[in-house]
Amino acid sequence: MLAAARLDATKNGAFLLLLFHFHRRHHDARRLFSTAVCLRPPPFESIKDQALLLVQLQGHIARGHLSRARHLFDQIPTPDVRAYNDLIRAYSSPVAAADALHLYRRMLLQRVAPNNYTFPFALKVCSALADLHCGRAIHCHAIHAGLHADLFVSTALLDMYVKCDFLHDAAHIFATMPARDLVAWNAMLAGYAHHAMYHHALAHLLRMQAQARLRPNASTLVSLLPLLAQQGALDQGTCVHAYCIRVCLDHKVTDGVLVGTALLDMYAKCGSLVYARRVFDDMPARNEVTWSALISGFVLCGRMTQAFILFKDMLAKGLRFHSPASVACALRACANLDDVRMGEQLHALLAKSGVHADLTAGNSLLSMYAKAGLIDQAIAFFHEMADKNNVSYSALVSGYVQNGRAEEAFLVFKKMQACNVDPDAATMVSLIPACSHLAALQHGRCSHGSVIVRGLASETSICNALIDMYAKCGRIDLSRQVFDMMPSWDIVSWNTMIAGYGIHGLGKEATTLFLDMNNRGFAPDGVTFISIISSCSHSGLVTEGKHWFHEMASRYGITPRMEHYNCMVDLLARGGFLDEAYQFIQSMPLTADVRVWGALLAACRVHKNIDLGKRVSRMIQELGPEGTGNFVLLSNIYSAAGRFDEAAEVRIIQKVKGFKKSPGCSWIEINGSLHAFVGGDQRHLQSSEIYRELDNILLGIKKLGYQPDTTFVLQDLEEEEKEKALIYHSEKIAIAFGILSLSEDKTIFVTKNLRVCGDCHTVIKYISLVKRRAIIVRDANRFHHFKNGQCSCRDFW
DNA sequence: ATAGGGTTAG
Repeated sequence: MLAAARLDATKNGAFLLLLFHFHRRHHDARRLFSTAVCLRPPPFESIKDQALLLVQLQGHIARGHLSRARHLFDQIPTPDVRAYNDLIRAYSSPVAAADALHLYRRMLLQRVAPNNYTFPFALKVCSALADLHCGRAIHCHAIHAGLHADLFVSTALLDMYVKCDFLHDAAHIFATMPARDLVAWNAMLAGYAHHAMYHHALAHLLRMQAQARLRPNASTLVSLLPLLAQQGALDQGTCVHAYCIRVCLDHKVTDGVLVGTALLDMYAKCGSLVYARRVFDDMPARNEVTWSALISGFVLCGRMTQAFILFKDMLAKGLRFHSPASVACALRACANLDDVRMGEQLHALLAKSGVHADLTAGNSLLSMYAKAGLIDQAIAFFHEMADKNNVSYSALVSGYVQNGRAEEAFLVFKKMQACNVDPDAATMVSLIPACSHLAALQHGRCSHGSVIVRGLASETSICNALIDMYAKCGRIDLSRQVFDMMPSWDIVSWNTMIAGYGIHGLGKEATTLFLDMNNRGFAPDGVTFISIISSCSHSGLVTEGKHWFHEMASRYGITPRMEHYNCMVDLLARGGFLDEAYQFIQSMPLTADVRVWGALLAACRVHKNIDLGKRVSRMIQELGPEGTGNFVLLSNIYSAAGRFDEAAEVRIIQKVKGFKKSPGCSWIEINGSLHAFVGGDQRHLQSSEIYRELDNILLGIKKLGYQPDTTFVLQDLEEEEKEKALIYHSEKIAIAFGILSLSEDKTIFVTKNLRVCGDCHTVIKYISLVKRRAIIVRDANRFHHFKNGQCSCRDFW
């Protein structure tokens, strides 16, 4: 009979099913039922059996065929609550979240009442979308249905409020829940942890164990550890690690990877890379996230070489970056490693895998190009980006500044505001250095005002940028004011303030501040010593500089890097101790690089020590005079010695190798607008007036005994021609313009991108005397204050 | 669990 039934299943299946049912032959009924599932079209038309459709629906969902499931669902004439629940549940992944909510709405329209299974799934969707509006509506429905106190429903509500950042409501639900399981406790903890509410989180954790007698599981710790990492709570983190080992939390592989990754991230963020590495090595399994976390840790601690090795190891193991977050990690590593080629490969990967549109990864990419000096590529990418946010704009602003195009940074900032994108602290921290570069005090003051209005004026990083800005705009007094008013300092604050004194030639003040720093228990770092030694160097405090160099290693345990040797050579050479500087270089434990030799070469040029200059230039030629500066110096030395053929030769090599000399340029800010000049510039609207003024001045000071020092002219010209080339150096033009534009009591403040030459230095001294004006010139190196024919510097450089 | 932009020195 069964065989006959099976043969005939398509026609009389419904009849037979009922027959089996009445004869209590459940087994046969079920077998027939399952055969029927495979048949198409659905044979039980006479019954219109929804149960059968439901089974098919579940089959499609289980196999992940969502579109087939949807198709089937739409054929059900009156889907019941179970059908809705099944499909909503299937849709509850973030990708299909919108469909799920749509279905939930349709369910209500069809007057199908949601039940205790519906609400948690629908709420999960709201959590994923952080859709508070929908979440609240569903909360009302749950209350209406009398289900809001159900354990699963209320836990889902709690989670929804947490994910929507409505912690207050979440806490209220938690407090009024009739019963709470570990999931609920964990959800609440995640909320506290996510909002960096350290004390709340810890109290909650203790209550969970004491009152509810619940023991932390993997997801408890996965919430807790990032909080400890952020707080730098290494000791508590270590306790958590011990707990993990005690309760064998790594037994389940998935838990092991999650907890292990969180642990190693905690160690790395607390600066304990050895332990981070040990956790990593002991993990039974690792994934993309684990590797990203470790690489980020090394990058964070500035251990670039090891970060690079890890990066290569990961790729060699066949692992690749896929998720936007880990691509962002990898790109950040590339930016810090200066590995543009790897960055470009990741760019290609992004474009191929469709992660391209991800804002986070896109912003990292933008910043990577900017940091690598490929500003044009950064700009191009910025324009390609489908959506941009304030991070994208900030990255571009800082990209322009880092690549010496500060004026354009202001344009981007303007455009950003025109597009109604709100600048935040990081944007302002990117923008303020643009004012520092340009020495544009008015712009800087505006930015300061803007920062105050935005309520950001007491943020440490903002204040640091302001200190630097005022120092570089010639107002070291305002720098100190900002410094004194800060609520708290970090190492950058101290370093910036010390360096500020340095460029103003205030070595004594720099030293005093350094001692203050020590007294207040701030440990100096490598940068502090670069600042302090170079401030000694600018103030001619050779003995003090040497003293701090020795203290650095012996007392503070900081191993000198190439930068420190560079500073020392500069200190000695500037002070005129050329031979000592030469010996110092030869006694260095590191092989001196081009920059170190360059510092000595610059001193040879100024002190006109041609013999040593020749020896040093030979060294530089062997090393390859990287960058433009040393080519210029080298050729200047030859020029000064009257060996113009060799000077020209150096220039030719420079040109062939593609190093362009950046033209000397000076600028001055008058009433908030910048006026820039290059040597011999006649493009300014008031050009003829400016040159008339300048010629008058020069005529006057020649009567007082000024003689042009033509050794500062680089080309092989006749004396008269040389004089002309000198006369029209850009700083002289800018000063003449300043005299014309500013009333007599105002200080003239000119900024130059290169160093001021010796001849200009002399001329400016005379001008300050004849015109009775205070003149400040900021060049590539430091400040020169001119008054009554004197300069604050001992010598011109 | 990893997660985007920013401040200092040369």
